[in-house]
Amino acid sequence: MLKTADDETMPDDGIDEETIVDRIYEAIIEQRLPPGTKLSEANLCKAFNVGRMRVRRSLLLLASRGVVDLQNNRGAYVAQPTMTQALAVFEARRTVEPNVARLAAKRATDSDVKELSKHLEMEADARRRGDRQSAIRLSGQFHVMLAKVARNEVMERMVKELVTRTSLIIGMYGASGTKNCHDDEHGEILEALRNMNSDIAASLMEQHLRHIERDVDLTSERRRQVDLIEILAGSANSSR
Amino acid sequence: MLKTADDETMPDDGIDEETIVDRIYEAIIEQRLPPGTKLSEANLCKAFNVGRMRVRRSLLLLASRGVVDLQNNRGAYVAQPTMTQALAVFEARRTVEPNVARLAAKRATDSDVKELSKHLEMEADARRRGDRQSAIRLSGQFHVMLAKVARNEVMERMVKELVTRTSLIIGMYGASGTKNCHDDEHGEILEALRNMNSDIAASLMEQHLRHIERDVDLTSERRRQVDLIEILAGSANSSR
DNA sequence: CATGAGAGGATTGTTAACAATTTTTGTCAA
DNA sequence: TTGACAAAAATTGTTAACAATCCTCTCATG
Repeated sequence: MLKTADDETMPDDGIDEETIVDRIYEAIIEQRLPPGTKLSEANLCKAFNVGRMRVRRSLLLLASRGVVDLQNNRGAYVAQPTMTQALAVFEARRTVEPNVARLAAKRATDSDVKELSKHLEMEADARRRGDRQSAIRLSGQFHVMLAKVARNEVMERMVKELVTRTSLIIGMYGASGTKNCHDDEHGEILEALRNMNSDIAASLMEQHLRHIERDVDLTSERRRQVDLIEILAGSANSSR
Repeated sequence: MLKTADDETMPDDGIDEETIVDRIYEAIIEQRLPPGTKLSEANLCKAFNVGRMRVRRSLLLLASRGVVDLQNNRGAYVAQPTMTQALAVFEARRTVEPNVARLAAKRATDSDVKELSKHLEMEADARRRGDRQSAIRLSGQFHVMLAKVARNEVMERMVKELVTRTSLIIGMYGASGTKNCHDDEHGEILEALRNMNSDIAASLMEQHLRHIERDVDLTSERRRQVDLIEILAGSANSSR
């Protein structure tokens, strides 16, 4: 009988607002919150068992990172990146992350390499199990971990934001499951870190990002304005 | 007698919160708000003639960009970057901005070049006039304008944040006025844009950033905890 | 049958009061 | 004079009520 709430207020109470942001980040990365999803304050309050103020602050933070679209008097929605924004995100990744990989190769300790290696195993395992959500999340997390190994908090936050937005882009444009893999490429990058070969690490990262970008079919504009079309098609003759 | 408030409630009312953020950004860049300055809610409310909520949201946004330090129950302070954070900011700039310059060189239109050119004139003029604050602000703005010319909003926001934080760093560690100049370097970069020479633009930008970095003496830890020392020294025998 | 007006409900934005914490001020004793 | 302690003031954090806006459903009308 330790710490269990007597009657109620148990689900998970008193959550820090940074936790809220991270949870929503994760949900978006795992594509459990597809682009365009409405994030109503009331729902989030119930979900996290938190006052409206915390939710509001969290939404503002998410909006400031371009992950949530905050519309006036209309509420918060998971962002739907335009083609232009998608190109900008990829371009930024190609700018930032190769150098992140280079720095990581220069600064990785043995324990860093070990941790990354363990992470890659988890990643491969999730893929083997067919756990697509974990696979996506872990795959994105690898990039963030590299930034952490690079020992640069500024760039770490950049990468975190960029990875999340990439998930949104894949959710909107990507043929999704086809080849989100490329996990062997993560392995190659890690190998470069092991050998402290920073130039190789950088160029491998650049190739990796180009492959991710290629898998996303930005030219085809299908699947735009998901909400209207899909919702109408889904509930066409279910007028009850 | 134009525009003088009759009684009160006139200064400049009903300000958008994005404006608040930008104004504080500017004040920090111009070093009118030195690192460590307390930003109390009441003061900001009066300054911008705005409700507490707007101020709170603005402070949260500034904190999320690392420009303001939000302490629990103790209020908001202009951030005081540590040496580690300063190194991270410069490293990030060296990562991002050379490529920004490269892309700008590829994408600059004639009107872009014209606008940048006009901007450089203003910059030189401010320096000639000895208007140090404007000079600092315009100098930082040049980097942001390059990102705009590069047509990438993601990187534009990154640069904006990095420029502002650099101002904080210079305010804390820099020998300040010595050689904040380097405006000829801005001119050289613009010249590279004119010639569409993207590689040159990138390498010039990298050199430029290294020069800025060199002017900041991060090794000497002097001038930490500014508030106490300076205030006491300034009002030593003015106890009345 | 389609269309538009309007009432009602739901959701968001804002304000103001209250609670909690910190900082300052004042007092007293060593 | 200095230090500690306590009360008061000021500042921040939170909650709740209110205002404003948007959405939906109904109903009347062409």
